[in-house]
Amino acid sequence: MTQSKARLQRYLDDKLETCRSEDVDRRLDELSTLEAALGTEQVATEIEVLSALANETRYTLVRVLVAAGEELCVCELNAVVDVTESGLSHALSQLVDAGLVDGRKDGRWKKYCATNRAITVVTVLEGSVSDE
Amino acid sequence: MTQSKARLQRYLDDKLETCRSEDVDRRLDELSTLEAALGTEQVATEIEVLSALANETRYTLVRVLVAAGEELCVCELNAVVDVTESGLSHALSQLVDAGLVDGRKDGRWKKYCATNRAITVVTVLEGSVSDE
DNA sequence: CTACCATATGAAGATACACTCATATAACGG
DNA sequence: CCGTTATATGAGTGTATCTTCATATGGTAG
Repeated sequence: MTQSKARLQRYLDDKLETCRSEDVDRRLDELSTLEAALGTEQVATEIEVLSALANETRYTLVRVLVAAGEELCVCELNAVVDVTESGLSHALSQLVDAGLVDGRKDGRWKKYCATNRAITVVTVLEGSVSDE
Repeated sequence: MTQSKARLQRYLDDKLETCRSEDVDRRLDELSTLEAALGTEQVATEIEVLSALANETRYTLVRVLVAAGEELCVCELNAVVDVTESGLSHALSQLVDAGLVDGRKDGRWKKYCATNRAITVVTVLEGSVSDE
């Protein structure tokens, strides 16, 4: 920590002509402001969303639900991923926790649909990856 | 697999009035079409992007770079995350691989900036999580 | 050159995750 | 009720992931 402060000082020395100790502290302040711009809690939620999507099984489920544009039964979703029914259930409940899908019971069947959050994120991600 | 096909048949039986074996096969086809809508390779890239972001250290780096709106030196980034220099370096190279940041050497310093992909994804994610 | 500094890379240990199996709950059908 | 079916939950296990230490590379200043 002290080490890296010295390095930052040398860097600012290099960049600005003259650099005082205050300049280093000011820069450290600016950086921590950038970091704190978003609340800790919101960042935690965002990482939960990203973690839920960062897995082939779960990402496939979300993509299919978004593409379907309607709710699908668990027994239908079972056909698109390659895990046991138990694994599918675990995957879906993690997606519910992350606010990416909603579940609804219908008699003995259970149906899931993509939330707006899922639609937005998946759409943007697909767009951002395809154009390059 | 045979098990779940039988279950799907019962489900469609329930939903439609009458359900023949062809209906089940047709539904399986529709589902696999939804799944295959995006190429395997693109999905792999998308999951790589999500995995790169789904980690507190790396997500913080990206958020700071996006918020900064300019390139930052490694020695500056070192001030915003709580890992060793080595860990920081690993994190940055994973972000480069995922196309989320670009690195540029400047004398003995190395500077990184957020890519458009990073800006888009982070912005949308923040928006989608904040409004609820 | 030589010594130092900034950053990157490889390997290794600790930790977290994604599965599966076993079991629980809840809804129907007889 | 009782068996069967649909889905969920908990525990356990193999594997991946994160972080660090040790070391490499490439730049700069004497």
